[in-house]
Amino acid sequence: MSLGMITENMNWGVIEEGWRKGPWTSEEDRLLIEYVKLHGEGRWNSVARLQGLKRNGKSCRLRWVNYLRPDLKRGQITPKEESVIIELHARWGNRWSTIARSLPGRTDNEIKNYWRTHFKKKTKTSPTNATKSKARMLRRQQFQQQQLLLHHQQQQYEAHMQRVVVSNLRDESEVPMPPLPQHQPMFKQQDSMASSNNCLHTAKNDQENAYSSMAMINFNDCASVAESPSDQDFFWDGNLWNLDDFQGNVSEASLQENNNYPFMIFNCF
DNA sequence: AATTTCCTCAACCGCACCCGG
DNA sequence: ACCGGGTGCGGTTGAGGAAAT
Repeated sequence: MSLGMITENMNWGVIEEGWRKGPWTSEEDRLLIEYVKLHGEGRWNSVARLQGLKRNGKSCRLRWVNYLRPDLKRGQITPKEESVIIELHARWGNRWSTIARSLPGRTDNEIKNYWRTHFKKKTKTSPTNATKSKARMLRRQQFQQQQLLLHHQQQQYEAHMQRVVVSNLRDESEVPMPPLPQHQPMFKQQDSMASSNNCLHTAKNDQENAYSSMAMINFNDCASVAESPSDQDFFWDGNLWNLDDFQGNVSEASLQENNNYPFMIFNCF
């Protein structure tokens, strides 16, 4: 017996202001499929009027998009899909619909649920929201200060390189090399959208904590990975970081193949 | 075997954006 | 410029089943 049949038998589904809520019955599914066949996707608020379905437009759209669409892929997320999810989450954060576009047949809801189930199990033991937001604010302040410092160091570096070029034109004499700018959490611009936002750390991120910010951590800069309070912790950027916080959020594909700068991309929550 | 805890996922909610009037 | 309807998105909830005790 399907869930649909069970719910029909139990007369499930609350009626509120004329709209039914709760699990869909097979009859409701049939009516919705018929509607899409006749009128196509969209204009979901017309479904009730044209098809006699006591569901509001949002509910109809959701049911179609997440369950009835014929191109949906059923079954377990494959390891390959999982790696794509991890990689794209490292890039996009919680932009589930964006991630879903790269996984044909999978819905944003499905990916969101999968992520929460498999990669967010540790939230119960994580700090309170207040603690987290305070930590985020501190990191943000540090980030801004460091951006200023980075800008300054880069200017110094560029000035130095200009001097090197000029001096090379004259002779091969040594010009002292200033240190490369380091200790900067570099917000990577991955594509046009990230570029348009300048970085992935958006205002929405600040307000809702919805998106994770992305940082590339140079492990050469980690003061003490081994001697830190726990094996999972390390110091970086003046903060104690716990690798548990990044559980599942480290993208192997994001490891940078560079001996001098062994960066890892993390999502910072 | 009974009870509790954990996991999964469909569905809902609130908010933001877009677009036409 | 403003308003309202339609739509899309991300966060959250809660029922049901599975696993653990």
